[in-house]
Amino acid sequence: MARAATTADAFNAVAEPRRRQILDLLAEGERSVTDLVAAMGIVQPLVSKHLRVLREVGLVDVREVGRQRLYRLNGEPLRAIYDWVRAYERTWTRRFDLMETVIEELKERHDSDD
Amino acid sequence: MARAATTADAFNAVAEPRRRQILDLLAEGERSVTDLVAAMGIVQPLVSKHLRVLREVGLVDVREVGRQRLYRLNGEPLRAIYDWVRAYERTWTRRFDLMETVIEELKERHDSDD
DNA sequence: ACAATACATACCCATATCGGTATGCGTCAA
DNA sequence: TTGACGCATACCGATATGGGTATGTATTGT
Repeated sequence: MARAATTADAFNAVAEPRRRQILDLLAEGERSVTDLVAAMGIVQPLVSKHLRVLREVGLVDVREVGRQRLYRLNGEPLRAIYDWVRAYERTWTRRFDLMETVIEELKERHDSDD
Repeated sequence: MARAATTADAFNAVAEPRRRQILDLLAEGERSVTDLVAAMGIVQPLVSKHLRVLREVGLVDVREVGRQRLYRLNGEPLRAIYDWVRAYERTWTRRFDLMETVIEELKERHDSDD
């Protein structure tokens, strides 16, 4: 077995910087593949492949217009990530760090006796 | 080149379910490796490897006590993820979906004429 | 009908992943 | 001192990734 498939969930899909870039671009509005290719610095097949991953986890929707494919953002799957990280919010506040430090010092003062 | 290294940033580190599980366990407090091994269903070397990744992106800190390594959570690197996803918050609200739909309908009504 | 355009897909390559087993090393206990 | 324990690291294997090039397919324009 290798790493979990990137198509598995939003966490994996979003771990790739290029895919985050695509989502950021799409956040401004619907765009065609060629549009995205122009905006990013990579070749079209690569963009298409990243779009496929995003499609498979439901982060983007497609609409066919003539020979164009217009991609649109669907942020809903990001909610899972948001909910998970949000639980850690208190963790990176200054207050939390200080509290931890104090606890730590108390613990060490308790364990050792010089 | 293959996929971006998992040690590259918090996004990659957290894409792995097992590593999220470790963080969740550590959120309850400091734990030794053996402790984590017992709590998760995998062998010790695997836990150690995941811990290494988490260490390298700064998501955990270690403390040596005798022959034990006590790991502690450091949520700070999660902040980057939080900030990124949070920008999309409006995206998965009901209101945003409705708004998009309306815009979409207006656009189609404007383009075609049946 | 034919060429051009817009994408998706098929391959190929190099790499790094996760899982597991074997091993090394420092610390503690007898 | 010797053995057990706690953990990290070295390997190995299978797999899937991201990058790229070549190619196929549908739609549009001439």
